[in-house]
Amino acid sequence: MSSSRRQYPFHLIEPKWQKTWDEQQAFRAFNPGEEVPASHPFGVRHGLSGKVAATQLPPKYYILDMFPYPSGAGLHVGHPEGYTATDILARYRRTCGFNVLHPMGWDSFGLPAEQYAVKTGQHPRVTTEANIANFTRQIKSLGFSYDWSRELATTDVEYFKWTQWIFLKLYNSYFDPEWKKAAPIEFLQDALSDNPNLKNMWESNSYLVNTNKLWNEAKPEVRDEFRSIVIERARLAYVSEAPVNWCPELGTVLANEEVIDGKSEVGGFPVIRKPMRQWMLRITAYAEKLLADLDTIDWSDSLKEMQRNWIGRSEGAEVDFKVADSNEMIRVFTTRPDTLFGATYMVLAPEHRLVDEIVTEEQSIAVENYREHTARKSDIERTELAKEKSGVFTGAYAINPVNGEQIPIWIADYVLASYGTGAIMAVPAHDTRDFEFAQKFNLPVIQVVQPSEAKAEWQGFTDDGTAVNSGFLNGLPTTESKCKITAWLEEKGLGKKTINYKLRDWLFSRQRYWGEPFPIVWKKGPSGQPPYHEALPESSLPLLPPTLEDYKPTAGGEPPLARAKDWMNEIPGATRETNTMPQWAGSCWYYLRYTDVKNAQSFVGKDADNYWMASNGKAAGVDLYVGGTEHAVLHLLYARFWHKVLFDLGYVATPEPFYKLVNQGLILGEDGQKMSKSRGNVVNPDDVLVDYGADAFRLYEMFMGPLQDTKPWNTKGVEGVYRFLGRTWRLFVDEKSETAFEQAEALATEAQSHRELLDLILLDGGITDIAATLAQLKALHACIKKVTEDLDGMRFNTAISAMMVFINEAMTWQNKPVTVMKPFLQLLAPFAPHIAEELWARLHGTFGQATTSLAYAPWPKFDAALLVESEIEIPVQVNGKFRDVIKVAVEADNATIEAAAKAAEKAQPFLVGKTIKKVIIVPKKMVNLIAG
RNA sequence: GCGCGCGUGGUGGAAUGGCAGACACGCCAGACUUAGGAUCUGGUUCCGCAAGGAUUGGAGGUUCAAGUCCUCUCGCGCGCACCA
Repeated sequence: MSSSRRQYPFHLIEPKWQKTWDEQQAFRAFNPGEEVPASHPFGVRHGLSGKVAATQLPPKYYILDMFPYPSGAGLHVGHPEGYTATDILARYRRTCGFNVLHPMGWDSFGLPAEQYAVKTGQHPRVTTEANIANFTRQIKSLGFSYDWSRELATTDVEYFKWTQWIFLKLYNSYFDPEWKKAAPIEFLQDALSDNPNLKNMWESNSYLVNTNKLWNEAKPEVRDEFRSIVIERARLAYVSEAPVNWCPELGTVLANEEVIDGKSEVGGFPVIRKPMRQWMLRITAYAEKLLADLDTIDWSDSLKEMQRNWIGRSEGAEVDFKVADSNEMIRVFTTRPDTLFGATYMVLAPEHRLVDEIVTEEQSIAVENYREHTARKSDIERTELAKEKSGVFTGAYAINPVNGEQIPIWIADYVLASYGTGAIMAVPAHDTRDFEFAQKFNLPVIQVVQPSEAKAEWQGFTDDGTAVNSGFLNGLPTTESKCKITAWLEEKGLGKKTINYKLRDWLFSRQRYWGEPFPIVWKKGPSGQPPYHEALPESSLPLLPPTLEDYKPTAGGEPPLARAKDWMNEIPGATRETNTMPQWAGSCWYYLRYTDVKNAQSFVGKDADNYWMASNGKAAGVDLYVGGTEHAVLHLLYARFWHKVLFDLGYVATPEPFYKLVNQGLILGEDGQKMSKSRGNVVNPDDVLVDYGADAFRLYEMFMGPLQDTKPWNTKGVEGVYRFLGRTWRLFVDEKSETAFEQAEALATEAQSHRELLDLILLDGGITDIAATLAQLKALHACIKKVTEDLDGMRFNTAISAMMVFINEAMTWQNKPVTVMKPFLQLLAPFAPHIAEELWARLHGTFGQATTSLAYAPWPKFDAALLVESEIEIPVQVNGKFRDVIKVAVEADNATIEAAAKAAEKAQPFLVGKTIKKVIIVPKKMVNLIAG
């Protein structure tokens, strides 16, 4: 392809306009309080110059891409899909008069750069900077209208300083159960002190008042311990010793969300459970809000569903079972308290703390073996063996509180320690898992629910029905019997209604070098006491990672930061935390920083936040966020969580960060397979750009199909839109001058400027300022209407098709009125901005008007009156089948239409010998003659 | 297994319940041409010379009218997966 003649000189046009935009800072977005230069096209459009207040600025539109991890491999064609869509909309909104914020940056902490450092010793920062430079070059070559003055990288010191600052806010906050929001930990500390001095702030809060009461009642010698336990259990960032997902291959722990089928999401390496001291974030405190607020935002149903599933709310009851011949109680969680009469045994998770207490002498060896066996099993093995149930009897019995019957207590790994209470009552008749287990171990099965269809099998019936064999519940439908039994349990003090979530707290520390260090130190406790952690003051930020020679974990399995002894022990009497934050930390709030990227006093200024993020009509936060589905539960849940904490603490103005979110679909290789290096089907944008240019590339990415769909790449398809741009070009320029240009270019010296060469190309003589014909105006206005509506609905493919229709028609015109051709360029501009700017400049050059900036020229409006036809075609059906088309005046009444339809030539053969019984007329749409 | 989404020409895809297949790729024919892998013109769902008939994964249903709405079914994709 590169050997054949170019359709038009995109290789000169594209760099020319990219340079012009850069020099003009054409896409600078202005914050309230900023100076707008009088010459800036945004200022010209809105009549603004000098320092502008928020009230003077036009309405904002914040349109955001998920920022990329700058990998060594560079951009692939999947990245620019979303970026092109957002760029088109950003450019469109600018012409509509919005103050558009459209930024780009880098999610630049991350494992690959660190792994490269381990191998080569090159500092990750060096690798990262080189990759960013390459990504920047590639992205800029596509002509996106980003405001590069707001570029940020999560690895910038000035950025991660504030990531660390937000961590301190999390550390120094707790979730107040009464206020139902995060609050400064000072309130809790105050309530846990002898002389509270913030009491007026919390005396109406029953949780804090109660905490204070407990403090006053506690014996003085236990007060210190009491205080630290209460506070550590409340902080939003806390330390846990629980078993974690340890990935030996990656040398780090992973969050639950990063583990898929027992393997690491990155690399697919085995993950094992291992108890370790880790930092956690209390995202579970926000489970309810994260769930409820999904209803307030405009995301796809499937994405919301994924978040709902991940949060996994389930309503049920906790029930206490007394252990026979013991004072112990076992608490279970069940969503089906109505089946309590059918509980024939009980199962504890192998890790349950009561196992040791209740196990009998005879069973102790079997139980111990089983526990060891499960502990050794990796998560993969646990999943793979899921089909076959296993377990061991403890020898102990529990008493069913409703009927006093003794039921055996088992342990089995199908009960998870980390969900609910880590114990269940087993109702094999109406739970698939319990049923399998009961079959295998010959445990009794008692029916307590009758399916509504009499013939249905009750064994293994898990739906709602009617209670049977259930004493005072008999005859009640499931919903009612749930209520009745729950009330009964509450009355007797044996249980209560409970809501459980699958969502677990977020494991927030990693044993890595290339991440944000925690602003935390550890201090020795008083003799005999364990070490305790302490936050560094905000004034100590940023906390930089130390310089290392070797980036591997230590031989003793300590994180790489532990190699820097001086750094670790820099503060007298304290040791630094050597874990770092996960990559998700930086991406949790970058969208906020974009709004005020240079602010040195605050992570984001109030004015900037109020202007860019505050509600704009219904919309709150980012107006449009586009990115891949791979972030459906990780980034998007974490970012919502941080945002809500910052909102609760009063640092941001909105409760949700992203009002509207769209997932772009995957682009597959030409073979219809997922693009991958190993398949050799990866398409590199650089190559496409050399052959067809950025405008064709952008156009093709959008023309392939709906943005949200998965679709295969097809280079032939690029040629199609490329030809369309060629036709557009030829419609505007003089052919002879183009030939002259080509000859001159072939002989051109290096010194000859591209601009000079391009100036050889002249505007086509057919473009004149004569009045447009009605047909020409119709073609234009139909195109304006379609493109405008499709842009509003993000239907880029059909918008492009409408422009193709226009060009195909315009090619038949002898005279091309400038009043028609100019607005067309405005429609084309968001999609193919370089060629549109070039032709726009030529039009203005020839017709002697001052060149206004295309990027800010007001979007053309369509005139509906022009689209009204005086005569319309109406399809005629006979008995529902299409037979002919009639032409009638648009204002024709039904009688006229009916007469014309009955006379329609091609309908006659189907009407012969029949009487017309009924005529259905849908005005302006169709006629249906019912004959028989 | 559960949840969500999708099935339309050789291909990517268009169609507020109202002429299925816009637009583009590919293919076929023609024009210009020393040449065409440039450009332009015409054709292109299938069967049929035609009139006409069939046709939106399959089977039913609602409706004057169904790709579109409902039920069942098959196939594909995505997500979750022992969460009690």
